[in-house]
Order: sequence, then structure tokens, then C-alpha cells
Amino acid sequence: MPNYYDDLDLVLRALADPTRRAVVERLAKSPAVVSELAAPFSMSLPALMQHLRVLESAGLVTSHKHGRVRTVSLRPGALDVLHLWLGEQRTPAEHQADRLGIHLTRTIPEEP
Amino acid sequence: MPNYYDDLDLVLRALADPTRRAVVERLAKSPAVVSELAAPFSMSLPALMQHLRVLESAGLVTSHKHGRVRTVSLRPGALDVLHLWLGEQRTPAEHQADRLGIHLTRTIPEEP
DNA sequence: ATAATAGTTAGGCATGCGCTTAACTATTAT
DNA sequence: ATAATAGTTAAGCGCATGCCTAACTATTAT
Repeated sequence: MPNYYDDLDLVLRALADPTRRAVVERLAKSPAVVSELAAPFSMSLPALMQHLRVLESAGLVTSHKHGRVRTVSLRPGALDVLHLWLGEQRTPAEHQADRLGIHLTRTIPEEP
Repeated sequence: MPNYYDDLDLVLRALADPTRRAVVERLAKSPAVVSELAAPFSMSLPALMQHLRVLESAGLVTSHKHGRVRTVSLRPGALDVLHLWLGEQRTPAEHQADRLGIHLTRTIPEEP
């Protein structure tokens, strides 16, 4: 029985890889077939399949096989956990800015 | 000169670890000193230092040393890249739901 | 029936990652 | 001056991750 933190962990781990992120981005447009997803990458099919498995067991993606072709889709709301967590990690300064309707300007201080 | 994708990659990689996430969560409350950050974990100080270094080079965290004590803070807006990316990965269905003000109900279909 | 297509399984390899211990530096307290 | 505190550096170890090739299954096309 996976909880909030486990879900988040799976999602974040899944998204930590550029290939998998690219797949998610592709699927955000529309569902796609495995070979279609593999095409843009210079990587073997099995390698991409592994990425798909990671995405699927993170709950980011669903897939269904019709005949010999598997169609993969982005799971609506799959990224909600992340969105939720993100909302909680705002600094006090940002919360205050929210209340005031201010958009913070950030400067990245260089180490001296 | 790091671009959007590199930033995102660093941020997501950094957040893919539970320890680092816990540190971020702690720092969202208020800045803290290294030993203070290390305390909750059953892990050597050097191990935690490495995590801090990852967080820092992902731009999630800043730190300054006064005397022998280093204070670490969450960088305001550091999570913006992620928030931004997240916004782009909404499915067409979700976009439509947004327009209609509908909150989608999700069911996770089990594989037969 | 044969061949081509779409995906899958298995095994192996290199590299990265999270962690440890040991030894060291720099600052502050006694 | 000595000792305690706060953090740092370096080296090494084991396991996870991302990738590959080779061989295989199942479906569709000829």
C-alpha cells in the first residue's frame, strides 16, 4: 500500500532521467505507440522499453496492447503528487509574496 | 552557460533522493546550520555534506559560512523551473478540464 | 505457409551514486 | 595553550542504473 512519499519518490526518480522526461513530453501531446516513442532516440528498443517500464510503475503512464502494438498514454493527474509537493516547498518569503501579489526577483549571488 | 533543460535536469536529479527532499522540506521552514540539518538522519556527516553539495550545485540551496558554522537556506524561486515544466506537461484532457473548471476523477486501471 | 513487423526477455557490462571510515583544517571555548 | 566543536577532504566499497546484444514470442502481411 504505497503512500504519498513513496509515490512522490517513484515519480521524481522516473523524471530524473532526460530520456524519460522526453517521453513524458511527447505523450503530453498525445498517446503514442512504442516504436513511435523510440524513434527519436539513438538507443536500442529494449533500452527504451526499460524507461517505459519505469514510467509505468511510477504511475506516470499507462499502456494497452492491441494485437502486437502497444499504445502508451500519459496518465492524467499523474503529476499531481509532484505539483502538490511543490506547493508545500515554498519559502516563507514566497508565501508572503503570494499574499502581497509580488513577483520576486531573484539574483544568484556568486561565491566571493 | 546552463540552459533550461540542464537546470531542470539538475533540479530533478537532486530531488530524486529522499534525503535531499527531506533537507529541502526542512529548509522550506527556515534556514539551518549543517549539523542541524544532519541531526535527523542516521548517516555520517560527510554523507550529508555530499547531499548538500548536490542541492547547492542544482541551485536549490545557498550557504554561507560565518566562522566555523555554515548556514544553508532554500533559494527562493529555485523550484520555479520545475513548476514551469510541470505546467507544460498537462494532457490535452487536463487543459480542457481547466477550461471547464472540472476536477478530473482518476481511476487506476489494473492490468488484467 | 513464409516472411516481416512489434515488442519482449535475458544476460552482461560500465558507470554513477550513496554511503562509510579515517584523517585533516579552522574556529571557538576553557 | 589545550581541547572541543563544526565542517571538510580523500579514498574506497557495493549496489543500482542505463545501456547493449542476442535470442525469442506473437501478430499481421504476402
